[in-house]
Amino acid sequence: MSAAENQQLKEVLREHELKATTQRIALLKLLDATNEHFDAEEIYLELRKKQKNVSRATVYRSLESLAELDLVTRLDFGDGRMRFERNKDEDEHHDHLICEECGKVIEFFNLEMEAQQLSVCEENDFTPSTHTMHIFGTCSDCKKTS
Amino acid sequence: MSAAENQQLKEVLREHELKATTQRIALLKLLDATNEHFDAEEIYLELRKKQKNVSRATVYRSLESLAELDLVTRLDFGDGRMRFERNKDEDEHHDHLICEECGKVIEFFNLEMEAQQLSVCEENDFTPSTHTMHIFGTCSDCKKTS
DNA sequence: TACGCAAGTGCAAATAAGTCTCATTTAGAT
DNA sequence: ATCTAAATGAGACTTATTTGCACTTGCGTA
Ligand SMILES: [Mn+2]
Ligand SMILES: [Mn+2]
Ligand SMILES: [Zn+2]
Ligand SMILES: [Zn+2]
Repeated sequence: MSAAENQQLKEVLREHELKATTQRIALLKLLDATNEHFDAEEIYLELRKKQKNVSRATVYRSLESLAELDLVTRLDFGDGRMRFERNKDEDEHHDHLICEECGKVIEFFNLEMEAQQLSVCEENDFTPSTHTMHIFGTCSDCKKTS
Repeated sequence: MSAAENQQLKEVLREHELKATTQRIALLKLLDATNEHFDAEEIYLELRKKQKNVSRATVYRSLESLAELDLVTRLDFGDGRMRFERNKDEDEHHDHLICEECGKVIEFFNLEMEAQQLSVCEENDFTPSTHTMHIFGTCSDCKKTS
């Protein structure tokens, strides 16, 4: 299974004209396997834990390449470091609710909101490429606690 | 007029229990007078230009205090530095379109979008405090050019 | 399968935004 | 005019990310 998965990831990389290095494969595998929104340092430490040879520089460089090719998405939750999530091609674009107390991230998709975005862009003769829709606040768990 | 304006800004600061220092007054005056979305360094340089005595540390510290009191809003356009705009109390909350080519910022407010945000929060039993709704893309001017 | 070399990597030094320490100044109360 | 807590300036420090460069390694080719 790991062999097959590796092979599949190699192909993904090659399709996008990136050399299928062990580091990139390990990184993609990690992001594929999680629902977290990791930052670069967390990714670096996770890969290290698994006896992988990687440097921070390579983590940053790989994430940049992968983001350019839309294989991962770069997220900015406003806390001073970028986070990353894999773009699993099956699923759609989504936005985020972020709990300011515990850091939990809830994903959502709201068609009406997306439609309104397009209409705002039209009104302003603006051609959108991406957007950021992050709602910060307190999640249900943290509400109970406080 | 500058005297009257100074006096008014002093009162604003005192109402919020902040000492009305020359630095804070100058900073507020600067933000009041512009529609730009300046970052800390730009604010620092602008104040310096006007022969004001300010340090970067004070700019950062003042912006922090003012943001806490909702006199200014801190904006993160995802380019690695925070930007700030004055909360002119007359006007409402607004969101932003950001041109990735020329940096132009267009402000907008869409009631339906705001309503959808609340409904998403309700669905997830999430209590919102703030949000980020930034649409990146190409403005009409830059479309013509390219 | 062996070879060649551009692409990729590791390390450490360099940036860059923002924060902090501490000695000095100042707003505003008395 | 005096006093003191709050604010400031200068520069050292922190943290996330980038970069230069010598050293690998993937992978197309012979
Ligand atoms: Mn997500
Ligand atoms: Mn604005
Ligand atoms: Zn929470
Ligand atoms: Zn533009």
